[in-house]
Amino acid sequence: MNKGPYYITTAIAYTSGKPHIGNTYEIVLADAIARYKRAQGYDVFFQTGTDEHGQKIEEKAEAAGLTPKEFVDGVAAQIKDIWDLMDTSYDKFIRTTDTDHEKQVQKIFKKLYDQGDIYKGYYEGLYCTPCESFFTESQLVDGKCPDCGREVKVAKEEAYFFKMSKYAPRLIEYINEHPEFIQPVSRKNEMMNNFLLPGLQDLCVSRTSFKWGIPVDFDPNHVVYVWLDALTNYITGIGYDCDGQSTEQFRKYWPADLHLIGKDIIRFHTIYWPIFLMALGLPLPKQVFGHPWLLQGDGKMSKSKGNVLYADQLVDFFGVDAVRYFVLHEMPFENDGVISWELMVERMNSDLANTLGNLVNRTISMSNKYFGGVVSNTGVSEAVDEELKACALETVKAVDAKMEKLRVADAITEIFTLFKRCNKYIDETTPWVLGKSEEMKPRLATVLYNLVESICIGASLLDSFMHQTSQKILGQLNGKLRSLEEMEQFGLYESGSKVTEKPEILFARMDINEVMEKVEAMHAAQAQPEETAYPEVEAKPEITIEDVDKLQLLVGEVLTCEPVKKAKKLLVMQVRVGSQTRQIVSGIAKYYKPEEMVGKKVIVVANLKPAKLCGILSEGMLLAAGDDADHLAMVTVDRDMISGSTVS
RNA sequence: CGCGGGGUGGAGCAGUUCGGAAGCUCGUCGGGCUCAUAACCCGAAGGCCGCAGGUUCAAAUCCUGCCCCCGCAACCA
Repeated sequence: MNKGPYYITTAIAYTSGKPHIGNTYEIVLADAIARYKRAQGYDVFFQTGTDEHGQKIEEKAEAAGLTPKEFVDGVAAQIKDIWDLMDTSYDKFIRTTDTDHEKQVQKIFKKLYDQGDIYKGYYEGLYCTPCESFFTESQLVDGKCPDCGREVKVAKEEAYFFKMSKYAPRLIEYINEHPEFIQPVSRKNEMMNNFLLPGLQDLCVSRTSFKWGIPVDFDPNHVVYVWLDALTNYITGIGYDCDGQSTEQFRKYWPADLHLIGKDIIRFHTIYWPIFLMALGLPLPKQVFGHPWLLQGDGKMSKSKGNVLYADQLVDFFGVDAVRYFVLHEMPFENDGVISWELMVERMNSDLANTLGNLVNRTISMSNKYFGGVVSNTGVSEAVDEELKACALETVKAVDAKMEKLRVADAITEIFTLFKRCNKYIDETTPWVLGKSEEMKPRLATVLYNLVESICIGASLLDSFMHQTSQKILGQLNGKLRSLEEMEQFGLYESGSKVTEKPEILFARMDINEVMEKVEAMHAAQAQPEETAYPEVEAKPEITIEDVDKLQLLVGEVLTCEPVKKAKKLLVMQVRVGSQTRQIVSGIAKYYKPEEMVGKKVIVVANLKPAKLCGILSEGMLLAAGDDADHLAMVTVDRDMISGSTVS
C-alpha cells in the first residue's frame, strides 16, 4: 500500500572532525523514523550528508597540511562510515562540495540578488587582524580577542545581506496557522518572542575573509556564507533547479515532511530557511523537529581526558543495535539526555540481555526441549492467553500512536512492555510443570505457540529501531517479518514451523567493572601519543631586550583572596608587592581556591595599566602557565624570596 | 542584572502546554520459581516534586521572589 511520498532529512554534519555519539544520535533517530514510515507504506526518501565549507575547515586543513578538499574528503568518508556502521538506511548522502549543489547555490544566490532580496552592504564588527575573525561585543574576553587575547578593532567587511524583514509577516502568519510546524511546541514561542516579533535583522550571506566556500559567480571576492549554502542542500539534493528545470524527484518529494535537527539550529530552520523558500517561491517544509542533546555523563567531555564517546567505540563494546537502542530509548523527548558507560551497561543488561535476550533464549530452549523445536498451535487456550494476545495487539497500536508524535523512545518502551508481558506469561503458565505430564502437552504446545507468536510481533515492531536484532530473532524463531497490517491479527506464525536448535545469545550480560577496565585501557592507549605531542608554538614578532625591560616583574605575596561575586572566573586578591599592597583580580577561580592562594609567592606584572574587571579595580597581573587542555599553574619562585624582589 | 537549559524517592527520566489522588525503568530489601544469559515472576521500603510566599475548593503543574547545578566558542546535533 503506497501512502504517498515522505521526505525526511537530518542536518548535514559539519566536517571539522570525527562525529561523536551526539551527532550520531541524530542520524539514528532519523533512520528509525524513516524505517517506520516505510513500514507504514510511505514512499520514503531519507537524506543526510555533510556541510563542508567555511573558515574553520580552511584552518583545520591548513593545520593538517592538506588542501580543504582533501581534508573534507577524509572527514566526509569517516562520517559516512559511521553512518553505515550504525546501519542507517539513508537514500542520499549529499556533500555541499558536490558540483551540482555548488552550481545550484550559485544560481539561487544570483536569482535572489536579481529579484532584490539580496543586497550588497557592509558587515561591521570587532575584528582581530591576526586571527582574521570578527567578534561581537559579547564574545570578547576582557575586551580582547577570545582566541589570541590581542586587541580588536572596529572593522567593516563588504558583504551581501538577505532582506529578512520583507518576509517576516508571512512567516509569522504561517507559524501561527501551522502549530505542528515547529516541534516540540515549546520551541515555537521561543522563536516568536525572541526573533520574529522583535523584528528580524538581515542575514549576512557572503564573506570575503576566507576562500573555502562556494564563490559568488558575479562577484568572485565573495563566497556564500554558511546558511544559504548549507540549508539549500534539502532541495538541491533532490534535484531542485531555480530555472524551473527541477527533476521529477523534486516535484515528488518537496516540500519535506520532516527536517530533523539539533535544538541549537532551530532558529535557522524555522526562520531563515522558510524565508529563503518563500523568496524562491517554494512551499515550506511541513515540520521541523529540534531534538535535544545527548550529553556525556561522567564528568565533562574533553578530548584531553579522552572521554569523548564515539559511536564506533561504543559499537566495539556493545554492538550496533545496543547503541541504537540506547540513543533511541534513553533520550528524553524535550530535555537533554545522558550517556555514560555505566548507563550503557545497565541498559544492556536489564533490557536487552535480561528482558529480551533471555526471553527469546528460554522460549527456544523450551520448544526444543519439549517438542524438538516444532511450534504448533493446538488451540488449547485458557483465559490468560487472552491477556497476552490483547497486549500484543495493543502494543502495535500503541507504537503507532507514539510514532505519530515522533515519540520514538516511548514507542520502544511499548515494545518492551510486550516482552515483559511474555516473561510474565511464562510464569503464569508454568511450562515446566505442563511438560511433566503427557496429557498436558497440547496445552504446553499452545502456550509456546502464543509465546513465539508474540515474540514475532514484538520483533517485527523492533525492525525500525533495531533491524539486525529483529532479523536475528525472526531467524531463530523461523518467523517472517510482519507488515504493520499483518500485525493487526494474532496467530499468523505458521503452525508446525521449527525453531533453531541452538539459540544464539542475542545480548550477553556485561560486567561494569570489566567494561571500565577496558575503557581505562583504551583511554590510556589513546592518551599516550598525545602526551608526546607537544603543542605547536606560534611565534610572535621578535622583540628586543629593551622591550623586555619595559616589563616590571616583581615577586608578590598573596595576603588575602576571595571570589568576585557575579563573576565565575575571577578571584580578587590583596597582594604585598614590596612596601605596597595592591589589589589584583585574576581569572583563575576555576583552577585555584581562594584559600590555596593565600600566602603564595606570585609573579606580578607591576607596571601594567590598572583595569576594572567586573567593576573591580585590578592593579597588576599575575603570571601563570596554561595549556590547551585546560590546565593552569601559577608561576612562582623556587626559593623563598622577599616580596618586592625584582624578576628579570 | 550576560545567554540558555535544568533541580521530581539511591541512579536515569515521565508528568508541567490545558491545575484535580506523584508515575516509569534501574538499583535495594523480602518472597516465589527453575524453562532460561545468577536470568524470570510477585511484594515492599524509599519523595514536604530545589526554597519561600501568593492565587485556588484543589498546585510538581499558574504567579512573585530567592537558592543551587550544568553548558557557553567547540567535542557545536
